[in-house]
Amino acid sequence: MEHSERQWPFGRQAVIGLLTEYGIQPTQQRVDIAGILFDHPQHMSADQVLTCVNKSRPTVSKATVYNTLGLFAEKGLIRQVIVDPNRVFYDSNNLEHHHLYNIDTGKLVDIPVGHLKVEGLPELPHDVVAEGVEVIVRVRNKPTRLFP
Amino acid sequence: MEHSERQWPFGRQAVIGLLTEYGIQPTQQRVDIAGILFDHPQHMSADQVLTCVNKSRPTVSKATVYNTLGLFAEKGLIRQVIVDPNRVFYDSNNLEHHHLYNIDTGKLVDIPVGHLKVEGLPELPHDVVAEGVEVIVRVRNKPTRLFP
DNA sequence: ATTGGTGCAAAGGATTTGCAGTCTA
DNA sequence: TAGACTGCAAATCCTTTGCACCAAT
Repeated sequence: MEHSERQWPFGRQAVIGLLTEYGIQPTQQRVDIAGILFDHPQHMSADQVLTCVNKSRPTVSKATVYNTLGLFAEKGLIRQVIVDPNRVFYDSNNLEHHHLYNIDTGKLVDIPVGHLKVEGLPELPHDVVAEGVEVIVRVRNKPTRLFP
Repeated sequence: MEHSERQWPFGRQAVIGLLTEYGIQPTQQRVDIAGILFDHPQHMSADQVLTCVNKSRPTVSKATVYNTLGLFAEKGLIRQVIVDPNRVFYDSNNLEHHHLYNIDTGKLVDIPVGHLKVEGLPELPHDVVAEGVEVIVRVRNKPTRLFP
C-alpha cells in the first residue's frame, strides 16, 4: 500500500500503522517524528524536525532524529530531496511529484506530476537501473526594480 | 558570448580571455583552476579540483579553491550541480543539459538537451523568476543477481 | 536474557571565515 | 600605494559514530 492513499493528517494510530507497514518498529520517538512529518505533506530538514519534535518538551535527541530520518528514507517511507548544498530535506509526500525551489527563501514546493512530462530520456547503460527521475525548477525572488 | 562557442580544450590564453569576459580578474591560481575545469567539459568536486591543481606542485590552497569555485559559480562561468548530499559538483559545461547520476559510483554524466523535453511546467508565482530547470536521473548499479 | 533503540558527546568531513602577508593595476 | 587576492589555521555547520544505558520481546 502506498501511504498516500490514506488521509491527511495521519493520526497517531495511522502513523503507527504506517511505520509497521514499512517494516519499522514504532517506538516512542519514531512515532513522534513521523507524527510531525505526516501531519501534512511537507519538506523538512533534520534540524527543523529536531526543533519541532522537541517544541513542547525535549523527547528526542539530535542523533536519533538523524538516524530516524535516515531509516525512514532507507525504508522508502519518506524521500530525500537534495536541492540545497547546505541541508537535506525530507519529503513526506509519497506521490510522484517534482519540486520548485526558491533559492532566496529556501522554500521548497511540490509540483504535482499532473501534466508535467519528461520525454526523450536516453537509454540507460546496461549495468545500471533507474532509481528515479526528478525535475527541479529553481527560482529566485523577482528583484525589486531600482529603475522602473 | 557563451563560452561554449569556443573550442575545447581551452588553452591558457583562452582561459584568461574567458575569465576576463566574465568579469573575473585572471590571477595565477584562478587561471590554474579554470585551466583544469576547461580542459574539457566535466564535473568536479572542490576536493578533486584541489587535488588536481596541485598535482605537479602545490600552487593553490584549499580555501582559495573553495573561494574561487564559489566566485566562478556566482559569475556564471560554471554551474553548481547538487545531486549528492555530501559534496557539490561544479560543471564546466555551459550548454543547457541535464544530469545522470550514479548513486553508487558517484559518477555524474551529462544528458544533452537533445530530444529530452520537459513539458507542462506550471505557471510560476508572479513574484519569482525562473533560474533554471534541471532534470536529474538517478541510477544505481544493477545488483549482482544472487539467485539467477 | 537477548536484541534492538536511544542519548550523549566526540568524531568527521565539507565549506567558510579572519587576518596578515602578497600581488596587481 | 590602494585595493584585491592568497594562504593558513581556526571556526562552523551538518551529519555520523562509539558506546553505555534502557526497553521490548
